Amino acid sequence: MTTANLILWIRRVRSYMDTHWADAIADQILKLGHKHLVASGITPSGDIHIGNMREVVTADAIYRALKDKNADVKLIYIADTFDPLRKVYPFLPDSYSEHIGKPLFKIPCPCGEHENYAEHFLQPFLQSLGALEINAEILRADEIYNEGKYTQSIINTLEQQHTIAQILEKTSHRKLPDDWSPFNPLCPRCDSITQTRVTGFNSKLQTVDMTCACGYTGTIPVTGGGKLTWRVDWPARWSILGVTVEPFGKDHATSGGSYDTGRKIAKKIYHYTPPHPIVYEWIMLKGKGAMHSSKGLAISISEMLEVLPPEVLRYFIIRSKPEKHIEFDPSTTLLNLIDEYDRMDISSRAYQLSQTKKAWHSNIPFKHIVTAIQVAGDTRALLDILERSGYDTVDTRAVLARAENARKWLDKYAPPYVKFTIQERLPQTTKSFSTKERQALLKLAEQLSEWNTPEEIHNGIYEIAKSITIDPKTLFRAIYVSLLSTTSGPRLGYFLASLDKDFLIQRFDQAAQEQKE
RNA sequence: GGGCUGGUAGCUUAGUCAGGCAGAGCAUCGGACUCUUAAUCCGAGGGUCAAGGGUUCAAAUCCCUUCCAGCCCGCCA
Repeated sequence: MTTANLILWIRRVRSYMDTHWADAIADQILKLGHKHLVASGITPSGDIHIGNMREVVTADAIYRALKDKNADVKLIYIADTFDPLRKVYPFLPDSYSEHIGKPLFKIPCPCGEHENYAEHFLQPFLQSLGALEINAEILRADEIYNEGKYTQSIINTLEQQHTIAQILEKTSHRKLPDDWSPFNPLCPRCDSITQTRVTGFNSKLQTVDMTCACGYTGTIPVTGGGKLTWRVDWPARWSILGVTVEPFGKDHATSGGSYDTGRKIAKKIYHYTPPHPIVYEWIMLKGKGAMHSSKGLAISISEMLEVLPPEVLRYFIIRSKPEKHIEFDPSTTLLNLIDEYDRMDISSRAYQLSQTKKAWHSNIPFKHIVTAIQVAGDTRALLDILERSGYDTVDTRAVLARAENARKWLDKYAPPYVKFTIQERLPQTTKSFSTKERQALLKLAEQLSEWNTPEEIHNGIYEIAKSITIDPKTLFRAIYVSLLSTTSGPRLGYFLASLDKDFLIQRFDQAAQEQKE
């Protein structure tokens, strides 16, 4: 084999072995160095939804992939608590208009139980991170600023603000106002960071002169006295924390966007090599477009964890390459997602990267549980059904946890076709039953009282079908129609055993009589 | 207006970087399991790779044009 052929052959083999995207990215990153800091971050201005979660899970997948390759790697999550409230979102009372322009950590908690506005949305999210076993170090922007970590960078920034302004104007094709400053002072009187202006600064004393629309004029310390504007804050943060890898939404990725200006500012002003970018696409709500918590069009992570095990939620993100849109529909997508996860080859990389320590691999299809809980009256009955169908229920708590997921899902998101209800009255469609079907149903009504176990019922139905020479299929359908008004349903033996016998006898009797009309 | 990303079977998608017989899973249909349809196993059908053009012995893959979806160029992943 010639060398050229060999190379071709290797390429082909490599393309056949499907490398998971997280490993491919990790390989690229490792070419840049062995030690890495993977950063992620979100502004907690509203419910943190599963769209936001893509950032953190993507970061975590890369973090885990790097770790598996023995890299020296750390994962951080930064909450942008210093960002201002931009408007009164629909979920806020009108009274919050007075807080517009204040940083989130300075605004009171909407429910009154958290330290501030930012924490109100951050706390449930951090709990979800725990459930997803994303062990990121949590940082809050207001703390980083107040601790003085930004101070020297802010001074550098102010000193070189003309250069920065040039980069911004040239790269993002926009004109900055004459009084533009990269620093947004926090007004000591009214807490606004959007109505303030920098009028001067002193590098030695590390102070800034400012005025505010509220009338305040004065000199404040740089440390804790305000924040850098986003497009400057981001590259400053990279250099301060030493970020080498960062996923971000496609909104930042465009040329002239904030990564584009950020990388130039990082190099020129902070002499820092910008982090390796990982651009990810958005999660769309099927038929409704992108998620926005501000528009009430979002599903929060905690809501999702009510109906999905954490490892499946991880898998939901990890199975798709970051640059792909994810169409999401909490009804059908979810139903198939769980089963897909359970069916996965456990040696596949997507599966491994989705794992949590508490994860439980089930051989019980979610669809089956969904059926079972609709039949079962209580927990014991549910476990019986599952055991009878030949499933392993030894890990009772895990089974019940999933049953609880299924119950909530049925309640909130399930499409009608997976739900069934025992019809209170005999369905009209029973009128079209044939004579044989009626005979069979009548016989069933007569014999039902003698049968006690699902097996007996099951076998009994076959016996009846045989004795009347009717196709079992037809009889099954007649029974389902009589009870549910649908042509199929849960496994009959157990299903009938779990229902009230007198009711069944009466119903089948009635269905058999109906022909008279 | 300028730019970024995606468009592959009914659905979710792999393969696009680096051209070499379009591959899965779900769903559907058929069969088997002489106790089952929403349990299990086996099998089948299903594709103008968004459209058109170009380069090439060879294009889903590279180049150009167009269409569709979403996004950025004002701090909403």
